[in-house]
Amino acid sequence: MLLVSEKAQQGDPAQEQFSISELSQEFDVTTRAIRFYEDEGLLEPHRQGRQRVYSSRDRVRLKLILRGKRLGFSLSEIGDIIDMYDSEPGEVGQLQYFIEKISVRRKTLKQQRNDIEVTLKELDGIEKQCRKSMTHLD
Amino acid sequence: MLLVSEKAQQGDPAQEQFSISELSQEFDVTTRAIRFYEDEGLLEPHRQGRQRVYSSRDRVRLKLILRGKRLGFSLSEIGDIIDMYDSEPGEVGQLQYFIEKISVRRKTLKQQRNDIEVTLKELDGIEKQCRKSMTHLD
DNA sequence: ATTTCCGTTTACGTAAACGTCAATTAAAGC
DNA sequence: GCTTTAATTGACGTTTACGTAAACGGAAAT
Repeated sequence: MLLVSEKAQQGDPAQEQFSISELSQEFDVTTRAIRFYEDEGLLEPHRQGRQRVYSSRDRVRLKLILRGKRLGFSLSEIGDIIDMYDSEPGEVGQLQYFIEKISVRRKTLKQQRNDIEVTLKELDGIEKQCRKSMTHLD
Repeated sequence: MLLVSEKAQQGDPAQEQFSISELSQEFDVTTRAIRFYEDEGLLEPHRQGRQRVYSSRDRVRLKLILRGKRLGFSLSEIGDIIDMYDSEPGEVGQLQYFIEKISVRRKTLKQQRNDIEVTLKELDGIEKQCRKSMTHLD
């Protein structure tokens, strides 16, 4: 169909436009999922006729979505997070509320980070036991 | 009903037996959820008649389940993880396979940790921008 | 011209992780 | 003995995050 990238190379840094299948391949996510994120209001690509055309800003948003998923957030939570990234600075009251939201998010992330540290240490212990058992049985 | 802890205090360190409601309250999770984890094979409390009695080992498992949830793992993944904790050292082949599983898990966790670090830094940046805007509008 | 790709829309299906009754049981307090 | 309270089982409902199939549109290749 050759709509977006007439001769664009893989990961061309200057590329500004992306088709849905390009993003799908680059990030290993189905087109169905990408369209679903749009339904949920997380993406709004331009249209060229009926077809979706993604800007590099859209691409960044998709990255953020996938990162959020890796951290176990729901799509609506991810929506909240992404909104933080490109919201216009409004009134002071809003900013205050906003900073509180950031603090809440930070708290969750730090809790997760702590959970990870604990788990990693436990895995170390388990692996050591494993290796011990192996030398005994060897 | 006074089945398990006739006079046990909140968080009694010597407590060895727990009722479902005690665990429910301590970890702020519904009894429905706890029973569901049992249906899924993540817990197997003893019975006193038809009622469930949880040992401190069960309680630890529940803790692990909830930690896994905070990290966004599915219950079946959590099952795999928990199995790592109290599996008997078997044959060398199994141990080898087991160590690979640990390595996979570690990889996921480190990816998550990295995602968290990046996100935390981004939040720092956003908050700074926020505070800047506030002083301007002040 | 027709087949072949993509891409789109619409719609129904599904797995996971519980929530929410309803009916029953059994122990506790009075 | 009766009532209240906690726990159990069973069944159906719900939300989230897509998968999957169907039917159609347009550009591209033969």
